[in-house]
Amino acid sequence: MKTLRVPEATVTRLSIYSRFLERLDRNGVTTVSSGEIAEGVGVSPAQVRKDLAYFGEFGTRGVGYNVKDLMKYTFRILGLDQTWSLAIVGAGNLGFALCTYRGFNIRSFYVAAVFDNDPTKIGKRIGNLVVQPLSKFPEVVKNENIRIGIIAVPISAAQEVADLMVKTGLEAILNFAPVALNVPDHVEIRNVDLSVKLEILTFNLGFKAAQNL
Amino acid sequence: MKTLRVPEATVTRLSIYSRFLERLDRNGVTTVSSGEIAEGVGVSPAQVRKDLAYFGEFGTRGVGYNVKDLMKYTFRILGLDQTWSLAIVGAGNLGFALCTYRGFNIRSFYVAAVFDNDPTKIGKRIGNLVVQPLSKFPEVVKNENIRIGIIAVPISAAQEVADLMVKTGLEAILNFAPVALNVPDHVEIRNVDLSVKLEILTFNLGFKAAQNL
DNA sequence: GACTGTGAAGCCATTCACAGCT
DNA sequence: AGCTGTGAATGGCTTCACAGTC
Repeated sequence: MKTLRVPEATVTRLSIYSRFLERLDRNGVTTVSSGEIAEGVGVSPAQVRKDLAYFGEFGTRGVGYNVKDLMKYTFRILGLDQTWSLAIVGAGNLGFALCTYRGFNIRSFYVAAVFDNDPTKIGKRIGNLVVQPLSKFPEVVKNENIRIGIIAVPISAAQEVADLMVKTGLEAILNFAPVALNVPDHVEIRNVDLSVKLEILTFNLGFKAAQNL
Repeated sequence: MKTLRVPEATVTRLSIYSRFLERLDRNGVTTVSSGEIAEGVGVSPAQVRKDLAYFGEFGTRGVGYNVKDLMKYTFRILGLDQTWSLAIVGAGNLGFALCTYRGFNIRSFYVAAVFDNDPTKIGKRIGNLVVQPLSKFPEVVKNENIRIGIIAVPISAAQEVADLMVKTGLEAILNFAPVALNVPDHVEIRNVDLSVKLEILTFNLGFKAAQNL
């Protein structure tokens, strides 16, 4: 088992495979081939095998993969065999949606706290959470053992929130504000930009039209 | 000007550049170099120049780029010099957040209608929209000139909604359900998976820990 | 016969480095 | 002197193709 650099694209697909495997498992499927996984998630069979090969040999030649086992392996690889407490900063519509997003809640993630600085939002209930003032952030992070923060504030406040997260000792940040944030190298950060993909679509619609001239 | 195949990564970055340029422009900056753009969005200067080179020569040697002009070019390239009407299907928390998401509304996108099949949601107001039954979908799409659909329903309903969108003649789909959807080649589709990036973070946190053994 | 695991080949994107302008 | 535009070099991801195994 070689544990060299794993391409981020591989990790992305692994996350997708794991969700597909969950579905197969729920449907009672016990064995699956790389071709079936490929078909189910829209990549090539060789890609599936290469991706898995970064982490070990999970299949049986001539047979395929055991769904339950492979699912467990992918979960362990992705760190989903434990529960991660999340802190969301920003209790606007996006923050609200994220708090109640089932995709986070069922798959090993647990929103432990929501914060905002807006007095009209502090104290508001979201599910079984109460929006807390940012001043409580360090305390809650410590008590709830939070290692990952989610930024769901407007651009203008994003860097400030990131700084607070770094200072408080968070190890990873998921940023929904459409700006590049500055954080030290030891903090993992990824951006989710809700309009980039939309603009890829409009680019392609325009491009297609141009090619039909 | 060569208009060969443009890598999707280039389009993604173009979208990010364009937002950065908007910000510079609002701050009154008139000229910018590839190095400054690179710094601002977190890529290399050569990357910025290469990306722009796919579409033409926009800069002045020895000087840099005119912010306003480059902003306009990137907008036109991305198809943002027109307004795109969007139809959102799914009026849960995510659909709600998307309806009111400013990132969509200000940058050339306009949510023209929201749909749901749940009788408890139909008729509900979201901003100045009213949730409509799916049966109205074809009619509204036609009347409002909608070309892009957004899927914000649970996995179980996603393919069905995609089929409806295809049948109704939509040209592009942004899918927030974490499944691979089947659509014909002439329909552009992209997925936004809110938990993939989170799982990249947990993967990396686990990986780092493993490397410190 | 079927399917995995993997070196090799192919391909695509990024980086380099410098010529060309201003 | 400074910065763009770009061919060439590099690096890395994906696909191919087949040996290995059940």
